[in-house]
Amino acid sequence: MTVVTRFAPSPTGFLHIGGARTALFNYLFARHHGGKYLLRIEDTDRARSTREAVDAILEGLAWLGLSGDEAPVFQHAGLARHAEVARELVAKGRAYHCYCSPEELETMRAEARAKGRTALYDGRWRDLDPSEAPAGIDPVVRLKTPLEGETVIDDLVQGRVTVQNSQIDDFILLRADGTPTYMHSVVVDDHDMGITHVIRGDDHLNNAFRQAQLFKAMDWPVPAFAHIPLIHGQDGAKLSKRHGALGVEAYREMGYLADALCNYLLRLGWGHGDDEIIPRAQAVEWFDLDGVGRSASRFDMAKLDNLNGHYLRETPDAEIADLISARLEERPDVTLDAAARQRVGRGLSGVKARAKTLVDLADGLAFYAARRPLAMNDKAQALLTDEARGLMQALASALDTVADWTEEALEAAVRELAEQREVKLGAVAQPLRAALTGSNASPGIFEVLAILGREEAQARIKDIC
RNA sequence: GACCCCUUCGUCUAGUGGCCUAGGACAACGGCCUCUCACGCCGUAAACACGGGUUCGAGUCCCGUAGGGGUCGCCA
Repeated sequence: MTVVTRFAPSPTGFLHIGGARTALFNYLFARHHGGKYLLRIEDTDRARSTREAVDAILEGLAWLGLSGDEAPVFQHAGLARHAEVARELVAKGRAYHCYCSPEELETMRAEARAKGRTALYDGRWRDLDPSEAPAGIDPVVRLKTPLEGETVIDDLVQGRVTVQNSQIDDFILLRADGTPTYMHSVVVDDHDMGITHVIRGDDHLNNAFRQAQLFKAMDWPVPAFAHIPLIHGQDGAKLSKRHGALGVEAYREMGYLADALCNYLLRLGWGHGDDEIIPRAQAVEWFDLDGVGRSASRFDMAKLDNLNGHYLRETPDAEIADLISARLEERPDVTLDAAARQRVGRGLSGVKARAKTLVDLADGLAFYAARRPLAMNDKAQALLTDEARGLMQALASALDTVADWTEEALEAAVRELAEQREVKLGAVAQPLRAALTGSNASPGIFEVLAILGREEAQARIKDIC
């Protein structure tokens, strides 16, 4: 049997972090087993679905490298087929019309709750004859689920889960307006698309029992289910916008790399021994559902940062340069002319080790392309004492005598000055750093000096004298 | 409330009855390196929710308790 998985988001908002992980697991599982990974947009709720959300989700997936193997299926397009299946069920006596009004159902639920029972539909129209139907009311179609016995799901993550059929009510297949509900569309589409493995968040675990009943009612094979635990926020509560439930594009904006985010998401709820750094190809080779844990996990930005720093260092400079030039150009203090661009390019590897995100990288690199005179941060300002300025004047003269403007020669010249003045290297290096970068923290100062070039470096030194 | 699920360091996890004196990673802390900040390296602290069983032996199996989560829509 060829494995077919699907990621099926509803387009009511951006692709959030939990959805991204669900997509990743579906993708990885399909790839690992040499199967297919499909996308389906669950837009049966036309009122809440938007074109913008569809675009945001598709773009987010593309960024993460998780686009489907085929064009996405839009559930809304299957309306006629969904209705047809429901009619077939009614014809077979496995579904029926229910004429309850929403108000009537509300009353029923309130009463059930008051008695301490689950607020399930009580099946009052299950055995009534259509001739008893009230006039002028459009009925919904409900599935006739078994009254006795139990439904068992052998979940690939959660294990064997059993629920009494008395806990499963006759849920709605078709609304009064004839449109299918999510519960119904999912089953029909999963069947029609040949889905063999349904991998989704465990908030759907309870739905699986209902859906299994619907598959059985149609005499369709029930796919394998794998309900993966949800992701919680840093405080253990449900993910909210405050801590992590942002769209993936927000992470992109914050300077995270797609590879890093995927690696992080992969390790959230899944493990392979002590392995932490797992590139895509390795993940495809290793991933399987038996490695997925059963408890919810918390989203931890600090670990994401660490992973991102790692991937940043692994990514070739040329690729990174493309990623940050737009960020650099947006800065008001920067002019990205050819010379500046070249300096940024040469300085890249030196700043990489200091950055966790592309934002950090752009910040750390900006001084190479900044216009003079440089803005000084407080600590840099504090380094520029009168004494330090005197040293810088002397240094400017000393640098005039350096024939080859190379890192080695510059280091020798600076060290020599420090020795002459009988001060520690830091006493010269720190004010120099302030003058050259406007900051108290930067890559090695000789590297900075070399990359800036004689003219620019001397000008920056003289600016502060 | 009913039903379902979960519970190993602060966090992500390894662990599938003896290999566990519970391992790794992030974070924290200390140190080395050093012109700063990082990177890197070395080290420290830190967990089997609780109570009963089963067993020669339990983090691992069973029951209960507590805590957490999810679901109970003509939403998905």
